[in-house]
Amino acid sequence: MPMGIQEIATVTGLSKSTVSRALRGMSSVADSTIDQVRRVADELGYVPSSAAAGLATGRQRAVGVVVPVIDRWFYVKALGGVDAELRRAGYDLVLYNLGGPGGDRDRAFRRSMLRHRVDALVLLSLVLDETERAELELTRHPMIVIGGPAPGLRNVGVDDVVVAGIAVDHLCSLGHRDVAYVGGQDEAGMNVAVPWLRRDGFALAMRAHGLSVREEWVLDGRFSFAGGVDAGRALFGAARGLGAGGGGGSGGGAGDAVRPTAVFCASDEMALGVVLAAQQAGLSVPEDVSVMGIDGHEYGEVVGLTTVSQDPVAQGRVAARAVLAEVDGAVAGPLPASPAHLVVRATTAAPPRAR
Amino acid sequence: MPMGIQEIATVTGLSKSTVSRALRGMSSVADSTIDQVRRVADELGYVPSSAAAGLATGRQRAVGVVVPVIDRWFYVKALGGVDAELRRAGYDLVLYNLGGPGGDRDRAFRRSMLRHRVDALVLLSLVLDETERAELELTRHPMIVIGGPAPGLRNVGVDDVVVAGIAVDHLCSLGHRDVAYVGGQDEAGMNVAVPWLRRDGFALAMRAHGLSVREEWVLDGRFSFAGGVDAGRALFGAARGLGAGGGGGSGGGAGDAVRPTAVFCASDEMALGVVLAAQQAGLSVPEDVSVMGIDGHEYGEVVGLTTVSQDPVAQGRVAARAVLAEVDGAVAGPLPASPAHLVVRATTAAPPRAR
DNA sequence: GTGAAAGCGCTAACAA
DNA sequence: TTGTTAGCGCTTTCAC
Repeated sequence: MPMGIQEIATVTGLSKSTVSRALRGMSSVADSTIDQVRRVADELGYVPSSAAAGLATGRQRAVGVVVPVIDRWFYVKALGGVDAELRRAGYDLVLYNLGGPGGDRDRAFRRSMLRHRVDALVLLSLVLDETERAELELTRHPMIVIGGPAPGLRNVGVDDVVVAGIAVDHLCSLGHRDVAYVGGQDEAGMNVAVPWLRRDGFALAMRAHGLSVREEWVLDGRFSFAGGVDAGRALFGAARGLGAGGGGGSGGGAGDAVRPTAVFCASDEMALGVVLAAQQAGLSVPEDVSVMGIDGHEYGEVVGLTTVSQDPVAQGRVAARAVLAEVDGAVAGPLPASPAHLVVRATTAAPPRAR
Repeated sequence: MPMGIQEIATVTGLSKSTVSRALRGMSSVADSTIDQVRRVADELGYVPSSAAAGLATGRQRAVGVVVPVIDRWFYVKALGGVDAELRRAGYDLVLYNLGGPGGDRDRAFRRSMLRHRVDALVLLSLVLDETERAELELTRHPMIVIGGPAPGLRNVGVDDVVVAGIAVDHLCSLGHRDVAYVGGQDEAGMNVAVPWLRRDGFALAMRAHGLSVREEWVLDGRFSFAGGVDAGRALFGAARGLGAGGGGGSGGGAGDAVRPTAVFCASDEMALGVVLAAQQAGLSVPEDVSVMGIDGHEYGEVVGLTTVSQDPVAQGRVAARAVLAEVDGAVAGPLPASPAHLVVRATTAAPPRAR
């Protein structure tokens, strides 16, 4: 009991083609016919088959989104943006999660993404190797990358070098000269360009300010909150407690060693971790040490974290619109860099006088 | 230049049917033939069409996951679990994001999910109304709900009443009698059962301990970090700073009014917010006030938050396996409640003596 | 172990 | 404005 367009053709006494046209509301069909067809379709509980439509048209009305891992703030937000735009356009979203280092990236590529199930691909922060690019090119689908330039592919995202520069400028304008950097490869271990670009931007900007980067102050925060805490501890010494409002200033710990007056983190999640570690080490932020991040994470807003904020949701929307346009035959022009701006809140201030 | 099974049939001199069989590795095909076909397919850069296969078989090898919103810890984790299991089985995942209150829930339902694009549906924490259920039933797809029982549908998830009870028991065993509750409807405003179940569980457990629930201590934390902060401020008084390690005890603020000795939050994200608010109000956790949550959020682990932890990833996997089995003709038996267990960390302790 | 033929449910010329 | 006729690319009886 398949229940297809045919049944409703029989019931209405129309032909399959007319029913098909009516269902899609094509203008060449009499309004009365459209109404009738729609009514009958409803009564019959007709459910269209995207597979059949896709086969016939060659269009699946779906786009694939490839993420290295899902449980990162940026990916979730960007995914939301892509989704919103696709829904507006009546497209479905097929999620391809490479699932981190254990995820068997190769198989994921071959097995599904190539199956003509989607009309276009949005890649989140992925740098593909030659083989992967070649395989994807096979499908001739429009493709775009969000976050981090990918050789040979269009991309939308902030200019990470510039963003890092904005952060360093802010810190320097406050008078900081001893600034540490917490970044590192994404924990998932996927091949992502962003971390490196931000580190380069940091080093570049520091140099531009006539400052040097101290090797021991460039730490790996694994782009996660926990990683940020670890990095902060390495910087400020061990934990002291819950970071609550407790006793006076001179807590113990290794924090007495020479330490930076500011820490620039390549993501807000890491910055949050560094703030926590600082507090746990008995340091006040920003009195003893300034901390800032990149992103515009909601938690940072609540906590008062200074950051260079970007809008991944908007980036997702832009990317989706771009590939959709390309699917519709538009030529693929380059996209402008997405905006990012300094948001000064409560975790940055001038460095302490007494050193 | 379509590049289909036909081309490779021509090249190999075999028939379409044999090629089809070979490509799927069916046992009725000579091994040598399989090898040959696979090789030629590779050389030709053959890409199968899931639409065509789907049309012919009636199976799309894809399952849909419906989420109220994506950017919540639980949904992201559960989605990851579902995805992992689907990938294992060679299924694709189609994401249907209802997109919160503004998301035009109805249209989203009709327009896409019903299109036979998927073989089954996993609903995250959604309570459907009659109409929605009826529409979905139309497709005759296996369906399952993760998180929160849904009338008429199978579900996987913790027993929220029990979970709340575990939390209350822990607090009471420490000697707390004045415990507040922070919960509330999910910010997204979707119709979700979990918040209510947890509140009921809280009230029930309190009563079981002979304690009463004070109306003014039942707050709405919107299931978010920011909401938790707001609730905490309502409980403890206004903010005082960054929550850093600063000065002595007697900060100002409304915190002098009578306040609970413990706060039970229906999610870790809210609990984190409450902890922050407490610290900002000059209170020490857990010396002045105990705080605990539900979930097992990574941030909570780092911060030392006591919680009743659950495993949404595992729940996602279970759900995926269940629908997949049903797709394969298994009978849909009820699933056992998912495990949850108390994790005592550093945010709960006996209530302060002096009141 | 392989081939021939008949669809799966829909869309798209081309006519009428 | 509507109907006719072919497919879209694959799977699947049923023969061989």
